[in-house]
Amino acid sequence: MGKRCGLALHSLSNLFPDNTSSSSSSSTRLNQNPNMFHFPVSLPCSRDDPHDSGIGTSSDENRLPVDELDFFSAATVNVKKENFHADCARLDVNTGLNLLTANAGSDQSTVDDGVSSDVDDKRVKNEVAQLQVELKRMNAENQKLKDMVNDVSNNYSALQMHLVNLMQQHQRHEINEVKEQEASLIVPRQFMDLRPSGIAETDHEPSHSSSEERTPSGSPPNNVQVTSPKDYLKTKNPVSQLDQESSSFRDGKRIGREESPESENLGRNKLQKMNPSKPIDQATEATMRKARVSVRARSEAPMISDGCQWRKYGQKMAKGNPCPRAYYRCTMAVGCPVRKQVQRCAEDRTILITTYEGNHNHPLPPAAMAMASTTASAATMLLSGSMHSGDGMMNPNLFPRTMLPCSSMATISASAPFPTVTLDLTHSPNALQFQRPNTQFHVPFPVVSRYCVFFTTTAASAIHTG
DNA sequence: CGCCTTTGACCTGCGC
DNA sequence: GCGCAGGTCAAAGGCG
Ligand SMILES: [Zn+2]
Repeated sequence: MGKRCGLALHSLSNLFPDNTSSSSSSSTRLNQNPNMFHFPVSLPCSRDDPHDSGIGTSSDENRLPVDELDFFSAATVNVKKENFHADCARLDVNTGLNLLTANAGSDQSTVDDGVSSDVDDKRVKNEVAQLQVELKRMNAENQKLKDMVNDVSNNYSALQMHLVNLMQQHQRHEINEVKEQEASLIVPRQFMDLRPSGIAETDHEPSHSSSEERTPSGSPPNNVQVTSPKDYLKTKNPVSQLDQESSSFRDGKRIGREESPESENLGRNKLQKMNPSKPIDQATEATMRKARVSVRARSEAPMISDGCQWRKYGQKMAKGNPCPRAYYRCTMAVGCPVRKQVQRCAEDRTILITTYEGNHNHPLPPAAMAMASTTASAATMLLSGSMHSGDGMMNPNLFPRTMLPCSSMATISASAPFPTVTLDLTHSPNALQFQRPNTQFHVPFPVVSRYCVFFTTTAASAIHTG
């Protein structure tokens, strides 16, 4: 209990360095808690750590609303400040809270020289008891506040997800207009959804990516929203609207490999046959699923925790790299299509390369918003770049220009079978941490600045957890 | 008991 | 057609 309170005071002293007596002990413990150092980056470290410091990092990370740092940090700071002042007003004894029993007892005994040691002991015990009661009460308050912050965080994350999706839809609308014009020129050259047909597909438009997850081979190609009868029968779990937009997953079971609708997610990533007669937004979404975001970060941990829950489903030795590549899929929701690959860099084993693919089809905890937003934004941007360049390749000039202010290195690989954005966070992570609040409140409507925001938050998240 | 990891087998696309 | 490489599945076992 004393630990909790002490840590709470640390966070306060960290925020309000005008603390008087407890400052020394605060500073010492500050070093013991590495998370506190990250406070400017991730609010919930200070919010939850006083409670969860002994629970483990995983639970902490799952709750870290890295993405909405500024929003919540402001709120939480105010709350804690109020508590702090209130406590000071009521209990000036509390300034020595984290020092408590040992110091109090020793001071008393040395000064009074044992004349009334029993009385002093009783008094000390009473004080301790009072402090313990007070601690309990404060813990309860902390818990309440924590719950409140969690609620707000969840609401915020849900809203942000919604916003991201709206933005993507809006952008897709614009893209579709262009695509329709292009498609009108392309359609005569391809018919029907003959998936096995030889593609001879050029690098032209990722929009030719497969959308067969909703229209398996042989299904009528002209339906926008309705799944084919075959697909409908295979679908066991009703998917949300988001899911229908972004997920080709069924129930996680492969029904038939030759027509497995999910296998196109990663397994058929080179299969870019596209039915031009299919709805363009479907093609866009399929393309976005294939867009990858690769994050390079230095980490001794086997995997950076990005706030999501992952389940490992495979591991392979990749050619040219002595380190195995691990495959994970998101398990936060049934049928979430998001997958990631984790592999150490062959040249520098301390660098962890995490590649994300797909968009989550479920609400995310705040800590997961950064990476999820990054993935979604990258997919959108890649698509946008392909549209603007018109040849399926991302315009490489767009991205570096937007990313450099965020002091991370981002590159786009157009030569890969699928568009990939690589974020290199191995150079100046700290700069990212302190730039993030500035970019956090960028007005998101310009696409460029939105990317900057999302990638910056991702960088901070990866650094924090890595 | 449920969830997770491990790991060999399998599938698919691609190059020769 | 064959082999290779990437990706995925699913049974078996471990763990809390
Ligand atoms: Zn997910």
